[in-house]
Amino acid sequence: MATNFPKLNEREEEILEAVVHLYITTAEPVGSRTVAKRLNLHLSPATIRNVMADLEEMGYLTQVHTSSGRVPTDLGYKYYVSKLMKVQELTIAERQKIEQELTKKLDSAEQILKHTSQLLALASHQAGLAELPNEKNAVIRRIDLIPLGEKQVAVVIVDSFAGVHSSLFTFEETVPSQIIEPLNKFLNEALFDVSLDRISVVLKENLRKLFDERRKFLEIAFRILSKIEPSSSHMILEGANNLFDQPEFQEPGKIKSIFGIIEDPTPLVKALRESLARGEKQRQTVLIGSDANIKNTEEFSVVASPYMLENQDTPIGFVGVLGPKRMPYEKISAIVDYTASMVGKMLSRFWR
Amino acid sequence: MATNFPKLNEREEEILEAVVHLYITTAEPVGSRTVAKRLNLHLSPATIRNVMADLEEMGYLTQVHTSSGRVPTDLGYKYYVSKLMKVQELTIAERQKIEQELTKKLDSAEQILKHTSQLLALASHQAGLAELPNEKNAVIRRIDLIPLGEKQVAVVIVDSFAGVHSSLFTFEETVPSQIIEPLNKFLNEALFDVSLDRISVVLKENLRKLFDERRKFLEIAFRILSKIEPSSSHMILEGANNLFDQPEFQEPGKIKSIFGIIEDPTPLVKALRESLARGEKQRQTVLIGSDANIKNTEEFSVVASPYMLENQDTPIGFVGVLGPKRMPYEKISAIVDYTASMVGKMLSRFWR
DNA sequence: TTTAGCACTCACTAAGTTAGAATGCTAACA
DNA sequence: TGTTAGCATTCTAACTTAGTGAGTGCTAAA
Repeated sequence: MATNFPKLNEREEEILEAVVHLYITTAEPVGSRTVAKRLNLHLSPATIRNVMADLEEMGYLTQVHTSSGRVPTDLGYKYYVSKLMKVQELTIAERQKIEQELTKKLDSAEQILKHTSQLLALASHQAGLAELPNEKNAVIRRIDLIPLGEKQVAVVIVDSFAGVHSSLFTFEETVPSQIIEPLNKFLNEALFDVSLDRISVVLKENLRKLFDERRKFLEIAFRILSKIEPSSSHMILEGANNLFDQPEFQEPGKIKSIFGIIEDPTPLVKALRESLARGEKQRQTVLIGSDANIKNTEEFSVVASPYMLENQDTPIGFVGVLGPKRMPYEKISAIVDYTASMVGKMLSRFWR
Repeated sequence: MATNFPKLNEREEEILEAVVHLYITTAEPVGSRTVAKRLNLHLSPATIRNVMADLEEMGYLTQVHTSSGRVPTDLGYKYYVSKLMKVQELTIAERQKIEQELTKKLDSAEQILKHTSQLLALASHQAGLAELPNEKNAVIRRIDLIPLGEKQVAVVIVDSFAGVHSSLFTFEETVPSQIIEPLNKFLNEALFDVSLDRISVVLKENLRKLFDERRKFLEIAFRILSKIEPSSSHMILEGANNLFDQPEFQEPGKIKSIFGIIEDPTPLVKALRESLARGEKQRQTVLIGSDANIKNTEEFSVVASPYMLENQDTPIGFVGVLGPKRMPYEKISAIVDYTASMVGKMLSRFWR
């Protein structure tokens, strides 16, 4: 997407930086006097006014009304995030806090990521989000058919991230009980190390190879497994109530948009995946306002970083922070990056 | 709890009925003129004013301010619900709609109840809620240990409502693989038909009886299973966004209280269980406003009905509708009752 | 190029006004 | 004795008015 930013000289950059920074911390439109005071350049408000007018013309700032201070536009934030801000180093204490929290419970990827999401919310005072390792990267470790009644079978799949997926199926005819055992064995052999999203493809292949009575089993198995909906874009969102404290989310309409995101985070997940894919591999992405082009996210920003297993370079999911556009990016960017790297480390325990 | 209602004569009841009804439909404080028009008694507004003043004195009505119309108090609603309203019959079309929706997918209790919750939200234009059959009533049908690594074991339990519960455990020592098979067999024998909340009790008993090497297995099993937290008050809440349309939930504060309930519905579940237990078995209960004595629910009412398996009379869970106190109880009462009975029927498929 | 000065804009607040809905009370009526 | 018409009263909501202050844009001088 590589936005085409109108060129700025040094002074303009400094003033844009000041306006964004001040607006982020105060939530009030920023006037020329305030900028003059903050900046150590011995410039008068009048001069600053001229520059701000230029910045407005270029699309970086805007006014709430004709004679109010300036507020950054989405473009302004974007310029700030990609060119001006200096990512804040985390203190040792902060790093330790994150490590500590993440090394606590670790029975499955789901637990780790739920924990991560909460941790991010806590550390950022915004909402935390975490995507489970996606189906492409989770492979089958073990598959179990559990006959429940004559016509019912439960399928339990445990994946390489210790994720448990279960589905229940009711057949029209009776499923003979002596089928289960060999079928089970067969499935474990055929599907071991197969990624979740390739189940039906692999099964179809195997179906062709066989002719004997086992084919009958397989057909049943296929019917069972082809119905398993990939647990899909499973995203964990925690701490949304932190957002209520932000002054911009006091209006009913805005609050509802938070609800909208929680209710169906799928479009957001999709947008983030795309944005991450579009950028450099392994690099953090920041979606600002209507960047994502999704309903309800006009007033939000998301900072997200991919995580990957140790010694690998393919991202398998992401973690991030969701908050108002007016968000302390310097800090949050660091938190998200560091947390993502820790998550990768933790998850590596499950691989093999 | 059987509230002690101040006695009302026929006229007072009629007027209370009118006020509650009008307020429910208009959401505006009700004046004497409006009541006079609605009531076919040839009474003047002045007379009605006198009665309304009496009703206020008795605690059934209140005024927003000195010269506004009247609004029902919690007591007023309660009187209306328990004595005045005539539960509305559902039309054949409405019944069919409910039946149709519920006979669609039915692979597990969870699916049914999620569907039910959505259905209730849709039919009532409020939020729907549904409690899963609680652990006391769900018994173990099948239990499976799945070794994942040397030290990891997944436990999958399928209950009599086709609910799948899974947990993952990491041990400090290696779990010998040849233990799994006999242990599995043993657990299935020992725990078959045992309710989920009695797992650890039953295991403890069996632990005493044994001395041979199987005891070693059992000790491991015990360690595994005693850690399984009963999936507890699992309540499904759907359609909360319907509540946003209500005029009373336009203020930020009120919206947050909806959030509060969604975030942690446990106190509400508890209150409903108690209220259902307090009332007659198998009967619907209505919690109005601060009835439940729970934070965040001051502005809400809940209509809930227990469901039970066919030919049984012990409730095993409930379904209900959550909405503003100003809620069309006549209709919703009928919807909830009918839906609960259908849920019972559907769930009976899973029993045995 | 910078800045002081100044007129101007606009939101916000407080105070004041008005209209309307509903009330309580009194006195008359059936 | 219960009912009602009439009326003064109360209170909100909506609208006006005026004043304040933060901030701007423009101009002319440094």
